[in-house]
Amino acid sequence: MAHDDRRLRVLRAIVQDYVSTNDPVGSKALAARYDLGVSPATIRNDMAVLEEEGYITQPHTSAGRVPTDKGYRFFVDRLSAIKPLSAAERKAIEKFLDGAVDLHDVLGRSVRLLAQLTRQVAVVQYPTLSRSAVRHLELVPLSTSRLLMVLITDTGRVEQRVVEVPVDTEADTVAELRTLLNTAFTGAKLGEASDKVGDLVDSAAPHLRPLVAAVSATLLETLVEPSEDRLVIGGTANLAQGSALDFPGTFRPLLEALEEQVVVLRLMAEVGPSTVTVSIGEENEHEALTAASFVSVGYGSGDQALGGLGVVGPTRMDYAGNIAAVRAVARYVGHLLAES
Amino acid sequence: MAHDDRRLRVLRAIVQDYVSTNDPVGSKALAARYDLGVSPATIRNDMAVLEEEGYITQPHTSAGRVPTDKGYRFFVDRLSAIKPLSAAERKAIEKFLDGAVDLHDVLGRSVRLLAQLTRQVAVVQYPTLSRSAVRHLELVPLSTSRLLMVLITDTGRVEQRVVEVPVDTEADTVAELRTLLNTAFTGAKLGEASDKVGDLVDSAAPHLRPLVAAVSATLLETLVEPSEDRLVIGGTANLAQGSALDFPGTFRPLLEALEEQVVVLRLMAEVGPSTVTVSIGEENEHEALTAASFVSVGYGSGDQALGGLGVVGPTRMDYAGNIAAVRAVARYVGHLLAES
DNA sequence: GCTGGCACTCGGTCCGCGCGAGTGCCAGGC
DNA sequence: GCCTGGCACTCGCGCGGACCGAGTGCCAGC
Repeated sequence: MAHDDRRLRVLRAIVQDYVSTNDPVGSKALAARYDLGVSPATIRNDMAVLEEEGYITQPHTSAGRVPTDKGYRFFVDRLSAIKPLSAAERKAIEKFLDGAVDLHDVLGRSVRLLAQLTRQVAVVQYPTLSRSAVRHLELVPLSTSRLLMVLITDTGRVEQRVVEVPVDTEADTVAELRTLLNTAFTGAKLGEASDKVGDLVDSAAPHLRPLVAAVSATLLETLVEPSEDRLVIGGTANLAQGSALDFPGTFRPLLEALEEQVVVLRLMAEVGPSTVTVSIGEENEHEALTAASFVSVGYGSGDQALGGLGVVGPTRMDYAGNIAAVRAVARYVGHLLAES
Repeated sequence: MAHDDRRLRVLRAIVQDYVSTNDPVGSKALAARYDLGVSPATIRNDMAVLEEEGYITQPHTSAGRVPTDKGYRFFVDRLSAIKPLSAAERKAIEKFLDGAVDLHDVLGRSVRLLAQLTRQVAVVQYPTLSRSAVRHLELVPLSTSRLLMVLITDTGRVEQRVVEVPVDTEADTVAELRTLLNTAFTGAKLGEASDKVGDLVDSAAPHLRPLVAAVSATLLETLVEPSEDRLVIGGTANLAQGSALDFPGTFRPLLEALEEQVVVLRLMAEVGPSTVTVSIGEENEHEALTAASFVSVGYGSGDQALGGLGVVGPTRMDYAGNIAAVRAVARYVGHLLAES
């Protein structure tokens, strides 16, 4: 019906207006600013229906309407066209990310870029170790009974661990061990490394066995440790602006949750590449995020995302713009990682 | 004179009271809470003098007094005994930092620990590259014309760079190169590496020269890049509590300055090991920090600090406690790095 | 089914006032 | 000479009431 169609347009207008002005929006302002073709009175009727259906709400009796989480959800689901970034923005992305010198640098720049583009808090996850492949495994003797194991992945991550080896070890043995391990692991996905370990130990020369076992054990530990997934956060200053209005009380819990990382990592765990996920307000399980929205996407060229990135902000955010920015940055990061 | 002595005690009491209550402190409260042995009227006279000398000020006519930056400075300079941490706190530090698995982990834990102990924003600097020594230099061929150089330092930092080599290179040559570079650089301070490069190139076998030059150049670049010094920040949530009173307007600029890192790094550049530096309010050059104080110290066992760490908070902070915490954590971090 | 009109609601803001904490000063006492 | 108690004064803060205006819901008319 033309009826329903107009109501959708009203909802959309309410969201847009509220997002840009941060004031509850009334029927009159709506009629004036958006070309809805009907009078304020009609809009009021539509708004009454929208409110009954739970898409909008009034902060108090004599105020305008504000979208609910459900309203934002509806709005986001009907976002027909993602507005593409402007040429200037594309240029900015390129300029910002080119010249990055290593993984740390790429992700650091990405997070700053994303924070700047969206004016929200940006989060970028390091490529998940278990989905990365071994590029090289280096062993540096620290003493006769301790080795430094350095793992270098094809995504550019470098992890180091000290391995206590059960027997005294000489330089030649270390070299043998290094060759053996690299032959076995180079090119292999870390997620599948555990399968190889058993055979590798069995087939190794006897004098190497305990060493292979020790190093392999450390390698596998690395994959389950909390440091497996790391996070870079930036633009937290963006929380401290209009936010007194956006977040109830202070935004302290939100900052705490972000620093905690676990919460965000859990959200990230679900993202797939190329499909942007939007999680709105109460949809977030963690309490500190119930007033926030999270826009995220995976990056990486394959079918499985290497990691995720996204932005966190008030539910009252520019979803279209943020989705576009997040997607663009993810694509670019994916390219950069594939190159190196 | 007994006169001056009492005034000092009055100032000290004002600082302590204001720090703990966050209310301008009046003569009566002072007389009641601190055993100064004189009546409020006398204290009023002392306060008038202290105000004239610029150590304290009144927010408005009929309010109590608040310490000025100068007052805090005086207070800090006369901090006779740094109160040692409680046994429980020492235990907590140990428990928190032990079990750290690599440098990233050590610093991440330190920053969380420091933020928790002081309830301020904590910053920890990665060990400066140029003051670290080479533990190992690894080269991984990416293609015949590109090498991945991985630098591992004795402080646990790992840096990686892609080196474009001028000539096609085979595995044997890379091995030769690796041996050569490690023989030359292992154990050397990176700050002194540039001295060695010239000789090294000259003395190398002809077919290795361009390679040595290329890798060395990249190595030296690593030392001047902005990534030379890195920073971990934590506890920003601590800004968002009583802080509406502590920072004029919002603390947005402060958060921005912290994320910018440069400002903090400049402050850190001056710290020496074992001497805690306190920078109060207007003493900080950067505008965003003029309402904040910065307590910092270098860590590292030698005479030159490997890096710095500290806390940032409102000028109204517990200087004695924060100095103690910062010092204790720095000492512990120093030990941990020396061990590995 | 849309529109203009109208009465009503209610949060935000402004104003005026009283309270009380805190001060400076002064005269008197150890 | 320095400390003390007393006293008059100042001024920010909090409270309550009144006003204002944006916005609503409803209704009669087109």
